[in-house]
Formats: sequence, structure tokens, C-alpha cells
Amino acid sequence: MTATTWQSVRAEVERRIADREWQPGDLIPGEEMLAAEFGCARATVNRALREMAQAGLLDRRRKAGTRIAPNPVRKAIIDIPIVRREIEGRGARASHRIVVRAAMVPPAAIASVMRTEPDRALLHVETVYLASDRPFAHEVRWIDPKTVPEIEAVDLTITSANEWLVLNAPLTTGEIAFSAAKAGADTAYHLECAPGDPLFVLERTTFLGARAITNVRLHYPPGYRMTATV
Amino acid sequence: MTATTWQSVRAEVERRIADREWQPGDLIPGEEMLAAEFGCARATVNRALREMAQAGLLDRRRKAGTRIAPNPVRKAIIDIPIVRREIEGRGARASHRIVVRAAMVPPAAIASVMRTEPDRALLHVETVYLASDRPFAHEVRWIDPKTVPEIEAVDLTITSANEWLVLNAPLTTGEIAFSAAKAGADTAYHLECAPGDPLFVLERTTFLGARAITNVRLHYPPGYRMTATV
DNA sequence: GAGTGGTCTAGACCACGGG
DNA sequence: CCGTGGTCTAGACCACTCG
Repeated sequence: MTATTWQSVRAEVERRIADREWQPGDLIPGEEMLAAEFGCARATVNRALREMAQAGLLDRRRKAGTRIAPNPVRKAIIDIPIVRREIEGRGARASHRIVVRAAMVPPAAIASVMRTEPDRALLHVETVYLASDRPFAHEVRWIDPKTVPEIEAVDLTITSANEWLVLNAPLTTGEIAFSAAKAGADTAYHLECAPGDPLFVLERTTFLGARAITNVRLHYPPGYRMTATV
Repeated sequence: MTATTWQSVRAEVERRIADREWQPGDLIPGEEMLAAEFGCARATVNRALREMAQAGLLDRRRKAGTRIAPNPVRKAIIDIPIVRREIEGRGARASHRIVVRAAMVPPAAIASVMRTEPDRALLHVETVYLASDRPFAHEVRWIDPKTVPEIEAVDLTITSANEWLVLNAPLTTGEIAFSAAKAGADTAYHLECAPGDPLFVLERTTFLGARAITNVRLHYPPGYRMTATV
């Protein structure tokens, strides 16, 4: 009989941390000992501590034992949905307009982050996303047709490159960067804002294995906020 | 006998998704069936599928079963270190300067997000973080002394509010938002940039249970990039 | 070498929620 | 109602790594 859940173990450990019974850097008792104390199976303690370690609250190492993370790293998880869903989630009608679609050799900086040959042409797509006909984001994208040849046959005016890629290249890794930049003349025109306005910028490069799929830079109009929970 | 690890189960499921054997929205076999197929215990399959669901690749519901996520949400994990460590991580020398420290009633917007009484005074701290004596970030912070009374006695010129709070109020939930804004005169002065320059803005409110600990707004100079992995 | 976490198994009961 | 995922147990073996 019992009812000791791993959540209750986690809650108790969190309480001890919050109450300073266990302080940052402290070595806490081993799983076996905690299991005995809580009157549950070791697997239950393991589950609780494992999740806490995953969340950055504990440091665990075989033989060395479990310690309270000396410097609890705050991890923010950002959900990055398909742009269309993000627009619809705000109650607006989503549409998009293709501004440019052409095969061309990318700037050296793009080829560098995508790790492609500097002189090879990639598919270049420029899109403006609209929320109820008002500009929502301006996207400049480079796609490696060598990695996803199917993209060449897609009518991007119907399914945006963003959406097609997410749905058709599901398991990828990548890097994201956020920053701020002044609106250039071109971007300002598409976003219907003033040149020089501060824009939120999201840059992302995704890979399928070691090969780049796409690099994308999104500019959002003044006032845009991206939120996350800690 | 065995050697079927939950990682191998996960890898196989990922392969089937990547190879389109299982497509977005598809219902996949139950744990029992997969365990039989892979020749392992149901708990092993459970572990694999649970982690994949946590990563946003699967949708799982009791009775309804497990489906390939129709819209794989990309989750980016951002590590938010103590500012001092972020500076040191870039190989610079970290220091900070307190610009303002006073008890005062916050603007209505701040009281609102912190859910404090609109007319109660909070601790207001304004800090400039320096990386090798060059401005790294400008921080405007409000702290609820009712939640963390110890802060009143801390010499913030030695330990920054950021650092003290992270080390002394570990277990909280919170909200973060990123955006872009024009540098105001005051911020431009502290960051040694031009008024109107586009700045990356990070706003964060953290809570201890239902009670707010602190609200902070950080402005980073032009060119700052915050990165994450998908 | 030996201690600690990591994982697997086989079986069981439970809780949510679709039909 | 009842199937499916969620979790717990007790025991076992393994793998990493500290001393």
C-alpha cells in the first residue's frame, strides 16, 4: 500500500530547498535513503529527482551523488508555432504574400551559417505574413534545395514555406537568435512602419542531420512581444 | 534477454515519423502493443513516448491513445543565467553600478503585472551592468519587500539584485517577454548609445507561489543577440 | 574498487475521458 | 463503461566516475 507519488517527493524536495534546509551546493541523501525516508520505491525518488535535474534545479552524477544546483539556471521554454497558427491564435485571419521567389547565390554570411558551398544557389523566398490584412511579419528565407528537393514543386502562395517545412521536415535541430534592429526601407515598406523603427528580429537555422534545411529571418513590427514561461 | 533501451524505442519511433510511416495526426499503436513488438516492458515504451510527448512530438491522452503531433511545436529552451555570469562567460570582467535605489510606489502597469496593491511602495532599483567597463545592460527593477524582506538589508553595490535574487529565491514561476524598443534618453545615456537606437528588451516577472517577487526590465545595447537551441 | 545514479522488468492498480 | 496512458513496486543489473 502506498500513495507516495513522485510529485509529492518532488514537492517535498522543493520545499526543503525553499526553506534552506538544503542549500545550493549541498549534497543531498542518495535515492536509496530518500526512498526509505519517504517510504516508497527508489524508482519513485528517481523519477522526482530526474525531473528536477532536467529542470536545472539539481546536479546529479553517478558516484558523486545529487547536489542542489549551486547556480540554478533559469530555463525559459518558448513555443514557436507556425506563423499562420500564431496569427489565428490571436483571433485574426491569416494570409501571406510572396514577394520574391528565386534561385540565387546567398550572401556569404548566410552560406556560412548554413554551411553550404559559398557559390551554390539556394532557393530564396521573401514572404509577408498578414493578420486580417495587416502586416504581421516579414520573412526572408533561404532554403537548400539539395536537402529538401520537394520544395521546388510547392506552390508557396498556397502553403507558406514556413508551414510546408514544419509539416514536412518534422525532426530537425536548429539554432535560434533574437535581437532588435532598425527597420530598413524595404522592411518598413512591407510592415507599414517607419524606417528606423525598432523591430524584433528572430533568426533561425535548422538542420536535418548535418545538412542545413533553411535559414530564416523574421522581422516583427514595433510593439510585438514574444512571451515565455520560466 | 534484453538490451532494449528507451532511447532505442524513441529512435525507432522518430525514424518512423521521419520516414512518413507514421504521419502527423496518425494514431500509433498502444504501449502494450509496441512493447510486444519491441520485445520490452511497457514501462520502457512509456518512458520513450512520454519524453517525446514532453518534447512536443506526440500528443498523448488516456483512452484516446497516442498520436503524431499534427503541428509539431518547436520548443526553444533559453538559459537565462545571472547577468554577471553571462558577462564572464564572454570573457569580460563583470561589474555593476547602482543608479537608483529607493522605496516608491510603482507605475500602475507594474503594480498590475506584479498583482500588488496599486498604492503600496516597492523597492525600486536601477542598475547598469558593465562588461570590462563597457555598458552591457540597463536594468530597471521592482522588488516586493513583503515577499523577500531580506533584500532590504543587502548591499546591492556588492551583490547585484539579479544575483542575490537568483541565489536566494530559487523556486518560482514566472513570465518572460522579449521585444524591441527605441532607446530613450535615459537608457541611451547609460548604454552609451544614441537615443532612438533599437534595443533588445527582456521583461520578466517572477513569483513565489501567488506572490510576486520582482519585475525587471533589461535593455541591451544595439547588436546584442540572445540565442537558443531548438 | 566501490558507491551512486540509470535503466529494465513484470505485475498491479488507478484515473481520465471517449463513446 | 472500459480502454489507454500514468504511476508505483520490488528486485536486478549496469555504467559511470570519484577516490
